[in-house]
Amino acid sequence: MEGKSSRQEQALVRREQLVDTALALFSKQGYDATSIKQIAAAEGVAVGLLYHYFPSKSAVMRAIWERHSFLPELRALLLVEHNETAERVLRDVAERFSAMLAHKEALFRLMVRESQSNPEVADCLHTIVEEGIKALGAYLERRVHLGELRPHDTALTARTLLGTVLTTHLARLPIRPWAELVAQLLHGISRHSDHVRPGQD
Amino acid sequence: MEGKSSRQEQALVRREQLVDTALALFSKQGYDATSIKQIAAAEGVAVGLLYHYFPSKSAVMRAIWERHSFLPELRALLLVEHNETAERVLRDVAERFSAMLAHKEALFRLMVRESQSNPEVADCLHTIVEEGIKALGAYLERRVHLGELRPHDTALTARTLLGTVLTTHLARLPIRPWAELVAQLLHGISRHSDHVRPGQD
Amino acid sequence: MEGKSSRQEQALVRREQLVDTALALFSKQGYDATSIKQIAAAEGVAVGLLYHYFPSKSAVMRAIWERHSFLPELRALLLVEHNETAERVLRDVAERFSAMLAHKEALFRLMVRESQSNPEVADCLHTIVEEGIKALGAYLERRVHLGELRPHDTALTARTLLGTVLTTHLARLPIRPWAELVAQLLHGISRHSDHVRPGQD
Amino acid sequence: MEGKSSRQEQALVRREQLVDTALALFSKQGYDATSIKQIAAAEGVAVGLLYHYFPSKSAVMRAIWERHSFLPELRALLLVEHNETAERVLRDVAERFSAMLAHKEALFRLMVRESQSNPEVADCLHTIVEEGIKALGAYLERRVHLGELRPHDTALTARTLLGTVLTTHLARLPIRPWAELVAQLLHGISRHSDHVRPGQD
DNA sequence: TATGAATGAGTGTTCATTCAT
DNA sequence: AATGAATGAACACTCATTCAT
Repeated sequence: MEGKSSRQEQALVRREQLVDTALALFSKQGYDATSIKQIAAAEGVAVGLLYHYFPSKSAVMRAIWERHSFLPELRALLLVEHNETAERVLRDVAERFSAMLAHKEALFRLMVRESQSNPEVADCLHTIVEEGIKALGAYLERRVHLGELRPHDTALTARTLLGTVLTTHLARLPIRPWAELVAQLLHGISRHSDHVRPGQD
Repeated sequence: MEGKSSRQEQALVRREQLVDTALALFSKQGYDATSIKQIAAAEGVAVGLLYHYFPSKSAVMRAIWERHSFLPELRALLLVEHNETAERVLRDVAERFSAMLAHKEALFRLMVRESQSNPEVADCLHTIVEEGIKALGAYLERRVHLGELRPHDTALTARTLLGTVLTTHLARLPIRPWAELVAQLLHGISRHSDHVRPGQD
Repeated sequence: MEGKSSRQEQALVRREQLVDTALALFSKQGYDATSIKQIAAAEGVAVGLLYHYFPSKSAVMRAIWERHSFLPELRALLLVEHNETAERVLRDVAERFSAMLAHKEALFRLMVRESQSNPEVADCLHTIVEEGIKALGAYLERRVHLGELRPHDTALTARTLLGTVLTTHLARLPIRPWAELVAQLLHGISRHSDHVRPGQD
Repeated sequence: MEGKSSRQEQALVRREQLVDTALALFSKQGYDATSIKQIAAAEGVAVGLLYHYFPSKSAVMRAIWERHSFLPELRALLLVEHNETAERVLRDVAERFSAMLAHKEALFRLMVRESQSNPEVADCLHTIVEEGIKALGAYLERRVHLGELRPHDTALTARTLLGTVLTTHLARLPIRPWAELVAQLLHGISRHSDHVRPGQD
């Protein structure tokens, strides 16, 4: 089981350390404002070594996306039990999504930042968002069929839940317990919320 | 008697054109990735002329903020009539906020982008968000006292409305009619939304 | 006697002021490190106006030399009464040369500085020095013929006197009463020195 | 066993060559009028390499001072044998000082030039001059106590000797045998001067 | 694996100079 | 006489990248 020599292991470890160091710097200063020299210095190695592990600066960026992709984590997070109540599922998703954003803050900020100019990153972010909305929307659709929820624009609800959590982290607003958000989404804030809503058929 | 010679006027016009050109480029490529040379070339003037109007590259950025500040527009947008119904006011705010983001997309993207590394911009964005939440929250509070809305976390509702609109624009999702979002927020999506909601007192 | 219109007069005055301002700045910072913009700003006028009075930056430098030439002053200073005693003449020359250096310090420093790289200035300085040595040497030669001084290398004595005063100003050493220097020099070249000096015939 | 790889050695050699090249150019044209590009071209290397060895242009200047300091050489030159006669010591000092100025002409001219605007360099030059005067003055003082010389302003004599040599080099005057200067100075300060000098007590 | 010397195009910025007003 | 908008080459300095060791 020890399959790897310590040389190989060490090399892999170093590569991962370089990726992490680069992520931290890119996230704080931006990709353009971070130099290869800075990354090497932060890691305590010579500039040339970076080019031993990565063919270029943009390859370091790509390695970041590969190593720290949002998608698997997000997918796992959205694999909800369709038999659980909406309240529980929505609260769970909100809290886990929030926790993920907090945990991967550097990556998240880097993505938001670079997606404005890098189309590849923009696509990646777009996919993530759409997939999240689709998965959560599909679950909500099922709860509608089961009669727990009214017929409604489920994609919009998913967008509202995920978007609110995301905006909160992006703007560094205080993180409140997400149960309250879920409650508002489920039951509304109108005093007479039971009657037929106008503008919806 | 109009006080300005055509020479002075022309200079002011050129200054404003430079600011706009810089905004467009900064927004598309980012501040760091945009060179002074590019801005000058896009405007069809020599590099040195930029330094005749602005003492440095960062001063161009500052001129952008001064010329295109979000705040006044946002404040005007939040000066709502407190006697109007919540449905109408929320829909109005959502639509006008959405229109503003569409109209000032370049500036908005630049702010989001640079706020990640420029603390000054981050502060500015933070102020805008908090002010928006506060103003909209105050209105909602009043509707609660008037009995139109249930007692609830009004700041959270404001955050949800504005955050959802913002995320939609940020992620370039299709812009739906915002009335549906307002309806969901007001009345919820639960079939039995009339009874007392658990977890809220 | 009013021969000049006030416009012409004013223009001449402004020209002279510009030359003086330039001299002050060149002397303090050096010719290369001083910009046209700085000179204009120090005078409170627009850059273009400098080019109304002078065709180029180097022309400003030339105007300085023309306006503030050392030579006439130095020549006047060396027009000594050959019948006066050496002690009196040498003391007079030393004190007046020292006073001149103090009075025209800015010009003097500029000359020393620029003579290192500008051959024209170097020539000018060279001429001044040689002329000074020649004139003072001629006077000393006469005092030798009159029997007041021993036969000696009068050019060397002149060089010593002028060089010592010059070095003192250049190095910003304290200015002592120059009589003492003259006394020291004098009694080494006086006929009535104690005995025949070795190494001189 | 010699500790240094040829790579390291070569790097050190290159650094020193760059310093020397910079000294030659600075001395001829002045610090401000010499560009980094010129230095690199004169050495036949790329511009960037200069910044591999020095963090800035001014650091190149500092490296020049460190590598070619006058002080040690001047101090060695002033470590005279107090038992030797004044004639011999003064002649020795004058000749060795003159030789030093000839040998380090580039550095000497650079110092004089830049001391006019760079206070750090001015201080350095001032220290050198004062130290020289003090050391030579102390020696003369001793010869006074031994009765070889009359009581006199020894600092002034030192200033005269060093200043005359210095001025000669600065003004590119012909270098004469310094014995003659010493002879002139000496017989003005010898005890066996013919009579009490007026103006000194 | 790891170094750092070396490159040259690029950056933001300053400059002397011109010229329409 | 006086302004300041406009130019474009030059400046000090940084960068991603290469490669001999």
